[in-house]
Amino acid sequence: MKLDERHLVQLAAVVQTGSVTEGAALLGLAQPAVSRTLAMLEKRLGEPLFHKGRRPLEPTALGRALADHGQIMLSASRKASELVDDFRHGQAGVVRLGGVPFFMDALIAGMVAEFQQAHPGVRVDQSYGYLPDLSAALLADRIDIGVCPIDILDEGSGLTFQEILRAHNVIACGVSHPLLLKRRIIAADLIAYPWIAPPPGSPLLSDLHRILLWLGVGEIRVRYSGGSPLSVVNYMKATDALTVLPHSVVFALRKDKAITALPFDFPQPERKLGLLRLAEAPRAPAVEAFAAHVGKSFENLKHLIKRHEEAVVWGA
Amino acid sequence: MKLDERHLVQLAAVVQTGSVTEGAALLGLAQPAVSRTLAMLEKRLGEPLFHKGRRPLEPTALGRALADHGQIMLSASRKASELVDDFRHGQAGVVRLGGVPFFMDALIAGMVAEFQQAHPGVRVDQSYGYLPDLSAALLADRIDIGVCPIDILDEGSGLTFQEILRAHNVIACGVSHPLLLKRRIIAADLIAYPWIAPPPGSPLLSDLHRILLWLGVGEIRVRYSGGSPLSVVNYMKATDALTVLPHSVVFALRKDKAITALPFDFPQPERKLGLLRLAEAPRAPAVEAFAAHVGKSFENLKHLIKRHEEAVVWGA
DNA sequence: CGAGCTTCATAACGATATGGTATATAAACT
DNA sequence: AGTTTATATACCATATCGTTATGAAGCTCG
Repeated sequence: MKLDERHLVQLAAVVQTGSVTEGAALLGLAQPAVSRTLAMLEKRLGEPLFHKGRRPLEPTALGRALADHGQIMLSASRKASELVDDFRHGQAGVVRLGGVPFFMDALIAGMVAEFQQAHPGVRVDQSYGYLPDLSAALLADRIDIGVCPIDILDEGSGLTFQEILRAHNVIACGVSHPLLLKRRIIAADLIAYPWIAPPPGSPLLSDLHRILLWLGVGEIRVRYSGGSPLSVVNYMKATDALTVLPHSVVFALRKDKAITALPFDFPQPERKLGLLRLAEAPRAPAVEAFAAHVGKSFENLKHLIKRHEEAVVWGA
Repeated sequence: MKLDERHLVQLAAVVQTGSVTEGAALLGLAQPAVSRTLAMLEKRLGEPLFHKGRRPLEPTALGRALADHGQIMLSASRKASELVDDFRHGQAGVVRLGGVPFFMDALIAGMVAEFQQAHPGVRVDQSYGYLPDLSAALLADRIDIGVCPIDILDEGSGLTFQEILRAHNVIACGVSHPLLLKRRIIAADLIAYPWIAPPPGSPLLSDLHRILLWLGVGEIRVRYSGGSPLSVVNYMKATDALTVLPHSVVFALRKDKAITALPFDFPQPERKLGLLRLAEAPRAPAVEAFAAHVGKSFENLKHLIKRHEEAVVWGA
């Protein structure tokens, strides 16, 4: 005999509260509705659910047993409602994040931690990739947000871009690098030291090539490549190697006093760091909230970044 | 946001089977009904529950999470259905049994055990009492069945009586009692031995008084009283004490070879053993089934009891 | 890559169930 | 007994359900 789930929930509420009126109130229903449900249930079952004529309403064995199952449904229903509410406030769900390694590690990871203090129910799945991977992943619905620098976004790509920061690269080095002591750095100084090559496919690699072109120098000595961001930092700490990094990364790592940037200016690419997202997708609130958080965090950092830029890069 | 329990169950079925069609079949619904439910849920939530345009239907994070809760409800619902079915077949529930001690212990307890082999889900709550207690308990709905001997049932008491056995008392004694060796027992023999008094208020006590009246003897020596049935049996085993017992009790205990009955005939009360029940009560199937089982068991025993009666009491 | 099959979405409609308000009835309290 | 509270009933409006019919979208296989 199949029973309507809702009926069992109503029964559970009545048994729990010990009264039809209170049970109805608990569910936000009127008393007659619940009363009728019980009457109908008893009629269908052919068995009484309550001992009649006792005011402290007393369920029969069957009534109590069925109410137990109803109670399970009731609590599942309550949890489901909470889940939906949480989800709608971005308090539950998953944010699938993809991005270029240095930004993700130096800046985004910390922001994820901050974000989750306010949204503890949200899980973040992080993955790495450069623009082509990220846009493919977005279109295939493998990630919700791509964090990457971008030159120009094609119209009709189905993606939207939310700018976060103007890209600004620097020549990074360990904090005890000899060149930091020089009054004025010239191209020849730069090629005198070993270099760390940015990962193949990364914007930083093409940026590096453009810088070398601008400097008019030929080849540099690449002594290390392929390491993840933390490897690169640790390598720089221990050597006099140089590499190209986004300034914001150096900024984010300033507290560690492990790496810094050379006070050396060069033409910057017309590029912006930002969040890449699907244009026409239903956006989960958690994703919205995360994007908003990242945007706000960068907004708050903007003047600090600017000050650091001036202090470090131009030695102000 | 409150969600209809049934909708979540449908969602769970779809997620579980991986298809709207199969999910609908699982619940015995038509595919469009479920399809519409899902569409309505998504509209209400403002969030998709499934990633569109993938054939192995893939739920979103929210869809999966809600389906989990729905799954809980679904299984609770299934269990509730089973419970009801069991209950209707007398396979679940409680039988609250009250009765006079000797019958309950010697005969009914064994029948409860038999009954539960076929109805393992039924619990039996046993209590003791004599007719006044039992009818009060029945009317107050503290028990479902009273097992007791009864002379005449008042009309209008609201109770019904189902006869099981004609009452037949015997003088019980240990199997090695000296009187068993005598050819013919007379009144003087009976008062020569110590007696066990039946419990105050019991029919057996008034039966005993009537027997003494009939015998024309005055007082007997009461040496023991107040014991439960097992005490009485053990006492008789170890002494030459006599007492009045229903023959059926002696019959039920015949296998133990501890007690038996004296071949001594006396007038029997016009009384029947049977099941006392509320006349106008909705009867739980388990109670019905138990009453039927007891009736059948006694029916099966009837000829054995008769044979035993003839063999023991009249020494046939 | 297109034909064919399966599965899902939508529409329309009748039947039913549900929930509300108003009210009658029954139980409990004092 | 009278008052108060709780439960049952009556009736109406509406949401939902389940059905059939039909169109659209994916998957499969040659």
